[in-house]
Order: sequence, then C-alpha cells, then structure tokens
Amino acid sequence: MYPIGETAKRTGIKIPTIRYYEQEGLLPPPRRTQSGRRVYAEAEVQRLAFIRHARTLGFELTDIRSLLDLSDNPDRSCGEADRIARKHLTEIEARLAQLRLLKTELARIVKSCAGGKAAECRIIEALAESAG
Amino acid sequence: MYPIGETAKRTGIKIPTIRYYEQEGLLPPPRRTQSGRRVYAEAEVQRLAFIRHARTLGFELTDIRSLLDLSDNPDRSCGEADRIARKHLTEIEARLAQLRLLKTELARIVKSCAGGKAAECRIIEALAESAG
DNA sequence: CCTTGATCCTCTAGTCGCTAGAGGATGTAG
DNA sequence: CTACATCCTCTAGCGACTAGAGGATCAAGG
Repeated sequence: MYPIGETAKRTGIKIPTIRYYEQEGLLPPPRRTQSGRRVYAEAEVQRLAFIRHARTLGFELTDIRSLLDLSDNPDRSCGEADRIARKHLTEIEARLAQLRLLKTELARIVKSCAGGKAAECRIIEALAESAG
Repeated sequence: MYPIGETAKRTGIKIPTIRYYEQEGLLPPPRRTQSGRRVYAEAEVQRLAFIRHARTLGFELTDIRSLLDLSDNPDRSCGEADRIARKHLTEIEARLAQLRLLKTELARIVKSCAGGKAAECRIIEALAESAG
C-alpha cells in the first residue's frame, strides 16, 4: 500500500494527474487512511501503468475508459478494443501524412530565407501567399 | 468592404474564430457600421489569410503574432522569422519521429489481435505491460 | 408598413488533459 | 516541539477555439 507520492513515482504519473484520473472515473476511489490520505494497492498501480501506456500511445481518455472496461470484463469480446486501436492507428497515419507535408513545405520555406530585412524575407512572403 | 460572414467565407476562417483573433490582438479592431457590425477591407482579409496559412503550418498564435509583427515592420531584420520557423521545424521533426514510433508499435499491437475474448486480447495485454 | 429569415452583436461557458496555486491539515525526524 | 515534507480540497488557468443564450439589425417579399 503506497501513498499517492510513492504511486506517482512508481508510475511516472504526477500526483494531480492521478487525482484527476480518479475524478474522471478512470481510477476507482482508493482506500483512505484515517486522516483521509489516499493509499493505493498494487492493482491500482497496474491500472495507472495501463493508463500511462495508453496515453503514451496517444489514446484519448474516453478510449482508455473503454479499454479499461474491457480489461475489467475479460469475458467480453475483444472487438471493441480492436476497433478503438484501429481507429486510432488510422488517425495517427493521417496525422503522420499531414505532418510530413508540413515538414516539407516548412523546410522549403526556411531554406529559402537568405537573411536580410523582413521586406524581402521569403518566410514572411510565403506565409502571406493566400494559397495554402 | 465585407461583413464578417463574407470575410469568413473568403478566408475559410469561421466567424467566432475571426472575433477571437481580434480579441487576441492578431487582427486590429476593424471599422464598424453605424449599427456596430464589423466590416473588413482587403488588407484585413490578407492578414487573415496570413494567419490561416501559418496556422495550417502548425504555428502557435504567439509565434504568429511575432511573424505578423515582422510583416508589419518590413525594415526589421528577418532573423526572428527565421528563428521561429526553424524552431517550429525542429518541433515538427521531433513529433514526426515520435509519431512514427507510435505508429509502429500500435500497428504491431493491432496486428496481433486475433479476435476472441478480452481475456486473451493482445491489445489489452500489450497495454497492461508496464514497459512503455 | 410588416413580417420573415438571415446575419450580426456581446457574453458566458464548455472542450481536453492536465497544471498551478491557495490555504490548510497531517506525518515524520531530530 | 519545531521543522519540513507530504497530503488534502477547491478554484482557476492553459491553447485555440466552439457552442449557445438572448437580443439587435438587415434585406427582401407581400
């Protein structure tokens, strides 16, 4: 049984964030000491690790809620988890494609800057062009 | 001289967003009709196009403020624009690298899901593993 | 002139996932 | 018994919008 600070260190999730996850219903309200301090068992630490891993992968909290729900009910079909993960993968791929385009354009713009006054600056000029 | 709705259509920026940009000082307060409605001249439309282009490239509003400032003062040195754009490019490259990693891991996870119950689901399992 | 429907106004509050701070209680070590 | 760390709750802030309430104004048709 660990106090919140210990739990934060073990999971790499900050104290206010842990309380926030509790408030958002991702983490069940933990036991408290007589004075009202939260104490966490191993199961909660595991749950936080799950959340952290999913967050690192960029899942939103609503998706994580569903994934935790599945994890809590192992007899349910895995289809929902698959759907969520695939949807997320598609989003990541879209973002990747867009970022690659941005990078190319921005790199081109930056390269064209030869210093000097803003009046002749290709960066400013490129941004001013209405074509996106 | 265009009313705000026309301006929104011409720039592809929504009406509330235009008002928001004005509030944030990116766009100078425009002239008003006697009844208090905003009317925009070509210069403002240009400025909004500039903002939109920069936003599309992922620049933050604070950076855009600086870039607009340079654009307003063509005699100033272009170095700041260059610095902002380079910094942003570096950030984009970092995000790209991270997203590529995520995509790889997520694709691996998704691929390993063979359907069935959540108990045996590789997606859930992968998320539960504490190693990130 | 009157009505209808579109457009506009201001103001407030909500989104997401935290993060920061106030103001106070409790725990632990010397 | 005094420090200092840790914890508590509550509220507000971030960025970049977005949504909605409640009301004023405009243009066109009858």
